[in-house]
Amino acid sequence: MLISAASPEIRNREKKLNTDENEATEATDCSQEHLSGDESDRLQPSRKEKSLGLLCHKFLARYPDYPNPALNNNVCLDEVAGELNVERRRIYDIVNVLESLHMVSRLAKNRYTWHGRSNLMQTLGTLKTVGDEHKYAEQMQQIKQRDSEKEFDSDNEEENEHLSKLRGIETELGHREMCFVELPGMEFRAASVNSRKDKSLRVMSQKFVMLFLVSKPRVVSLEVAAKILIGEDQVVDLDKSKFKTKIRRLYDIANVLSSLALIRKVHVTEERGRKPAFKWTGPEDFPDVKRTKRLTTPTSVTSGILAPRSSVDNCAKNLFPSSRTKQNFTRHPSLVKLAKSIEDDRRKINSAPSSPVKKIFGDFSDSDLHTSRMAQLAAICKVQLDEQSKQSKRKPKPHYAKPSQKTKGKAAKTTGHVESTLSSELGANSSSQTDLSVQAYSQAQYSPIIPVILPQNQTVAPYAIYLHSSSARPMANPSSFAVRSMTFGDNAAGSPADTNSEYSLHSAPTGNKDSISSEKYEYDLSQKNVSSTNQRTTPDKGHKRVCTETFQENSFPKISKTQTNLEDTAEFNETYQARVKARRGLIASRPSPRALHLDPEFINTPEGKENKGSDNLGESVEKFLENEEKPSYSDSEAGLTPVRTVPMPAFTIPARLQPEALIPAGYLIPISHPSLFSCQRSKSPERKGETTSTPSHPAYQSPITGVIPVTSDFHHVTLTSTRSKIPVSQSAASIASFPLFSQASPSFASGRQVNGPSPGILNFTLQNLGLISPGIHSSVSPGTLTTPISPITGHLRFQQGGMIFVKPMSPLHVHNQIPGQPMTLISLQQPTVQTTPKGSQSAHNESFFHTPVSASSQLPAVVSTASRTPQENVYIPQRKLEVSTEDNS
DNA sequence: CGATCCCGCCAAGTG
DNA sequence: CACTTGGCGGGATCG
Repeated sequence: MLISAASPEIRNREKKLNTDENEATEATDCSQEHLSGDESDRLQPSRKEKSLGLLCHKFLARYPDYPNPALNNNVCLDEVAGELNVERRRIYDIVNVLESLHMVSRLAKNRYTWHGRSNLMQTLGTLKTVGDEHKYAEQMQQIKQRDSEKEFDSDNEEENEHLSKLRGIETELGHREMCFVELPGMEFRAASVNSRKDKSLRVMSQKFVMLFLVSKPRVVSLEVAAKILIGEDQVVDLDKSKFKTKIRRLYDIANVLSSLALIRKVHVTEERGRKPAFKWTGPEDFPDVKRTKRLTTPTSVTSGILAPRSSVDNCAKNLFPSSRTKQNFTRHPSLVKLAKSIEDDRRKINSAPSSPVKKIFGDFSDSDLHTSRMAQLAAICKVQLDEQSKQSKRKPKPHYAKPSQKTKGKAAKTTGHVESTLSSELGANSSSQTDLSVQAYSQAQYSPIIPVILPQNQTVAPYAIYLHSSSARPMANPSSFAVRSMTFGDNAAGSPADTNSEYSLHSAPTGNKDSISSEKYEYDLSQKNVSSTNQRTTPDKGHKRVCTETFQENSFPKISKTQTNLEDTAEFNETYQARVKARRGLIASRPSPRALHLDPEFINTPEGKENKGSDNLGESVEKFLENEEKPSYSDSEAGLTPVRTVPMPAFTIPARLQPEALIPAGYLIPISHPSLFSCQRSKSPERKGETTSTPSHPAYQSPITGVIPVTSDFHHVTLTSTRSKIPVSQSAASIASFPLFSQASPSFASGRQVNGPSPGILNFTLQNLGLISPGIHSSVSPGTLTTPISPITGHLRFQQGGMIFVKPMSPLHVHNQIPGQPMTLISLQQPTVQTTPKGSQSAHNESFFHTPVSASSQLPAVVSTASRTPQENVYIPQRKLEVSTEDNS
């Protein structure tokens, strides 16, 4: 249905994908849609069929979003190019962008390692931080202003001046140009293999993403982006040609990002006219690096020992090249040697057929470590649950109380989702979280809930290995680190922007409206997008939904928040999946130190925050989830999610965790997960999988069902109503789907509970995806869903493109675990699904809320509502930009 | 016609 | 030197 609605383009794409892609085994499910399309056309490969976006989709379809780290996720460029029938050059375009997001890392010459979205959250968090440091937000503003002001006059020069000024600012700050931002764990490749060259595409891509993360209305016009990017590179020449080229590249990047569902094309209408722009549709709740850092860093740094570094710090390492200051991460000459040696090491490692890392990782991963980790998580969860129950569901808000925790805000947004997730997972019992929690508690080990975690994160750990003793020398200049940390800390604490935003989010519903009015950007109401956005607005009563469409350029954080929520919602699906996966992984395989709480950060955290015990736990959990599994959607979870909720009273955390180590060489090598090793040993027999696996099935069932990814395009579906009215939670569909796995489940149970993903989860995932694996036919067929949602239900939502991609999900565990059954998990990407987050529903959380919200039609209504809001202030928009989705055409 | 952006030349890097 | 990367911009397509 949806497809039909979709533009022909989309249809074609779908067809293409289905036909072309081998992996798309599942395509069958989607086939329904195909009908509309004619395959005959294929002959003439229209330009679109060769588009980078499509190619990227194909590429992505080949790999799971959350690969099992234990497996070898090697990507051979030649193979890929061959299989996809494209020139190598094109693959590079894709890989470079993916690499910038740390979705892949280069191993050696023709080889890359696939990480999928495992590190995505972390990467985004880091990029955000870096973006803040570079004051991209301001730069963007300035450019916009300038443009508006001087449009008429001499543009170029003005712009140049502006840029130069901006740069000056940056310079003052001490950092300027930044190089490729690395993540802990993935650092090596950049330096060694690619020597210094990392240039444009990769860096440009990161910067581009940063712009989104930094801007309030998460909309970035190509023009602005190009200007900023150019500005940084070369001050002066704003050549036309250069600009043009930059734009070309941005399109390339945008196509890839779009395929990742992180971005979506829209149009921003200003006075002058419509400008192409892109709107962020990715996660909003990525972990805030700064915070983490702050907590841990100081101490560690001081100590001089490799202190655990926040991912942020680590990431930052390469950021500021050098233009001048060597401070911070810049490489000092003295360090160069070290760096070299490190690189050499890396090379060796890379070159080696089997990188030690992997092996190590693999070894550990499957074994006990995970278990222990899981146990820890469980404990944490329990604690949280307890607290929650105590405090009762009233509200998560308490979290916010703490200013320091930035995450909260995010969490808050997300929370709804999380909760819903949990509830769903929990199962039918959704009735009360408390109950669940209690149960869990009583069981001591865990309730089924936990199962959801996926293994992926482990990847990170392995990397840690890289630090060789040799490489891991004492930091040459601790001072530099210290400085760095300080900086971050300041930012974290002081950055008004962040704070404000957070606050705004929580506190001020009122503000939203204002912001809206003020917003320069407006979505076209006509556009469905807008509507979708609006709808998504948080269910919370407290906050009214503001019209999302209007974006403000800067000033109003609240707005952003609102949007964020909405957007988040959209992303929700992805996130959701990711979480699920992540959880599964945790439970199953990955022992993350943090989970164990070994991680110093965690430890610290609780102490510092003690006050809020529960909250702390939540945070820790969140962090744990986030950090470990990059995709942290968890944020919200703070207490909400049952999973987390289940707190374990006293979990002792082994002290062993090791913090990440920094390498002086100019590269910080974060050893974020080193603890793993140590932790491994600690296997906590306690919870082993049994718990996990079995009981809960029922619980699992539901989860997502309710959530149906709706394509942004199709917003019209009225989810809103759904969410409130319909208890989606247990939509029939979900149930139906459930059975599929149930079969499998036994095996899981018997096998290592740990590793095996719970069937429920799987179902859940599938459902989310809207696809059921081929092998397993999903009961989930659209028809099944009786709920009003049905339209959506079709849920095969495809992203904008309307394409459905089936991906193999981390097969590892599954395969391994259940030999008898060759199961392949397939995940579909649902880029843009929008769901309504409902933190408010907390009461019901258990039930489910994932309602996808979308409804273009509703928009208008929503908008009006927003406007009405009492609080609203009327702003006179200085500028108005309308953002419209192009899709609608 | 402007927005997109594919194609592939060819230089820089690497082994 | 051959091969891998990937900057870059002409110019074809799309809308």
